[in-house]
Amino acid sequence: MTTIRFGYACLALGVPGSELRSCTARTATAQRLREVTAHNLNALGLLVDYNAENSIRLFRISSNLIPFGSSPLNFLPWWEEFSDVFAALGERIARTSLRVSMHPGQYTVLNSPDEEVVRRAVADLDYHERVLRLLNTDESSKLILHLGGAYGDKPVSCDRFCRNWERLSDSVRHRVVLENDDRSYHIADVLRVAGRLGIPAVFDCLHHAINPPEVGGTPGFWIGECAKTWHPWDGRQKIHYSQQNPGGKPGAHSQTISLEDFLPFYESIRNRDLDVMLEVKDKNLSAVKCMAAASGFSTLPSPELE
DNA sequence: CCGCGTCAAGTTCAT
DNA sequence: ATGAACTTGACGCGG
Repeated sequence: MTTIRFGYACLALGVPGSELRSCTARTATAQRLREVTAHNLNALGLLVDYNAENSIRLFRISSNLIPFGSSPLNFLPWWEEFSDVFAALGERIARTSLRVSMHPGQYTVLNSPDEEVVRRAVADLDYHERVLRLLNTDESSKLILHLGGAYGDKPVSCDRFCRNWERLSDSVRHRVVLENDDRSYHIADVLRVAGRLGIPAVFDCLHHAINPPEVGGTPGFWIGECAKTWHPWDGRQKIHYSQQNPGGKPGAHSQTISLEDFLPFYESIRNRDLDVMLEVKDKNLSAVKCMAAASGFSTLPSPELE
C-alpha cells in the first residue's frame, strides 16, 4: 500500500496570529529583532498546531522566520536567546509527526562566479540548517535548493556548483536536495549534478512543464528517476506540484488547485510513495482540498483496476 | 486609517 | 547602462 502526503508552503490562510512579521534594515534594532523573532516563532507554533488538527504532514517553514537570519543586519545570537522556544517547537513538530523543510530562495546562489555571492550563499544555507537543527529535526527535514545561474555555460556552471559544494558543512550537505527550475536547469541537469554529489533530486511539475529537457520524458518517468536518488536516511521522496496561473506569466502559481487537472495527476502517482509540496496562493486551503479529493478518489469504486 | 512606494539579497531579460 | 521581474506580502511613511 503506497501513500501520498500533501503539504503547503510558509503561510496558512485563516489562522489568526500565524502571519509572519518582518522589519527593514533601517528599523532592525535589537528590540525590534527580538519582537519579530518572538512573534514569528509563536506563529510557527500556531501553524504546527493547525497542521496537526488538519492532518497535514508536510510543511515548508518560511525563510523569513528569523528577520535577516543569515545577514549581519541581525547581530543577535538569536539561536541562543530563543533556544528553549525552538526546542519546545521541535517537540510539537515531532509529537505531531510533521515533516518540515525550508527553501532558500532566488538570492541564494551557490554557483555564482562572484566570491561574495558564494560566501553569502554558504552563510544562508548555514542559517537554514541552524533552524532545522534547533528544532531537533532529523536529516529527512530538507533544504530545497536550485542550482543557480547559467552564466551562458551550464556545464561550467554545474562544475562550479560542485566545486563550491565542498565549502558546505557536513550538516548542510546532509540536508540539501536539488530542484529543477523553470529557466535554466531542467530535471536532467539536476539529476546529473545530484548524481555527482550523491544527493536527492526534487521534481517540480510546473517547472518541468515550462523547462523540460531536450530528451523528453513524462513526469512519471522523471519522478521515477528522481526516486532512485532518495535513500532511507533522506526520508520519503518529495516532489513539488503547482498549476499555472491562467492570467499570469509562465511559472506564476495559480490561486487555487484545480481538481480537474489535479485528479489525473494524482491518479498517475498514486501507486508511489510521495510527499507532495503544493505551491499555490491559497496555501493550506488547497492542501486540505487535495487531501479530501485524494481520499475520496481512493475510496471510489474502481472497477477498471484489479 | 488608508494607500502606495519600498524592501537585503542575484540573475536574466527588456528597454 | 539601467531597471524591472521573479515570489510575495508586509513594512512604513505620508496624507
